[in-house]
Amino acid sequence: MWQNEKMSNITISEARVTLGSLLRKPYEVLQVKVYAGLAARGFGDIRPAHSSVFRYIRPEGSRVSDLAELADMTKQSMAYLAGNLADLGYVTIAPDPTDARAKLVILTVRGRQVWDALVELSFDLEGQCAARIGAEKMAQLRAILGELAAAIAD
Amino acid sequence: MWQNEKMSNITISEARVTLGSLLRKPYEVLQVKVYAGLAARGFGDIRPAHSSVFRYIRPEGSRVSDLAELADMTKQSMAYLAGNLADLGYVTIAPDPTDARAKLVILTVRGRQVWDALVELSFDLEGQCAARIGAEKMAQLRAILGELAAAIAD
DNA sequence: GTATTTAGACAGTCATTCTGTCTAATCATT
DNA sequence: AATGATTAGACAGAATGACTGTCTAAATAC
Repeated sequence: MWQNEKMSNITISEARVTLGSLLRKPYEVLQVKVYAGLAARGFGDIRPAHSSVFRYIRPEGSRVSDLAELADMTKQSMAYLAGNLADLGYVTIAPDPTDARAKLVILTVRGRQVWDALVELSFDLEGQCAARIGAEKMAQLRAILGELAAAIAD
Repeated sequence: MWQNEKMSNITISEARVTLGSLLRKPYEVLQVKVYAGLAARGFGDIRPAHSSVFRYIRPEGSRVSDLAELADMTKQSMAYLAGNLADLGYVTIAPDPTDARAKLVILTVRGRQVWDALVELSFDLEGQCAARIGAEKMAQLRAILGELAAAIAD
């Protein structure tokens, strides 16, 4: 027993590829390509974890607490990432003039270059995908994914 | 300067939501729901990292090396996960009769229950999504994501 | 003006990956 | 059959990225 036999309603070999896998695989490929592109542009010290900062940071600077909330992580974890990026020269951490408790995380010129590169890489990669599967399907994909995100966020 | 001003061709506020984000958001929601469902069924000690094992393990058992290759990680990392699952009682690690160097990771009955729960949770969650966005769109989404994965995997 | 909340720092922990090195077993080639 | 190369996995150590808990100082609410 055990080999390919039905242990429950579905055998392992019959298992259908999950929606999660279908979402995960292209996402992971894109992520690898984005960070490879960043490295190729001289930003090899930017790691995926830093994307939580670049994804949500505002042009005038953002507070650690706000970034943490947007990224759905603790303030401590976000402070670690921001401090890390500050050590690497991509952001500066300055006191918030409107609240003496708070500190603003602000992109340096080099940080802004990373931000621009991220936008460009994402745009180019999506273009490459669209070129292969067709612009119409890409538009459909975007539309459906948007609906899915809205539908699933209870 | 700096506030909402054009520092490059695109300002931060103009940035379009990336394809990566569109893929990531529903994936993360699904993942949270799957692991919450697993916890609700009494498997609260299964963590997302363990999915690399459950995703690729074969019914007759799989070698650490094979799992590592499928999951695209080092043998050491996979051995850590397998050892972890063995400690938790979800797999046993037995010598491979066909190769004295190798060891087989084999699901226990309880491990198989987790596997079944993962299949069921994925199925149910997809059904819930389909109920909200429509079965036709879900079918389109599956089809396009499959094409995308094939197109992007250089 | 006191009490509560908020922002962040500091310390410690844990999980998940990695590299590097090692042994033992297998495979390939002479 | 002996040798050399490869493969499977173990062990040790480290880095990363997240957590909890506790603390101070500042801001806000009553």
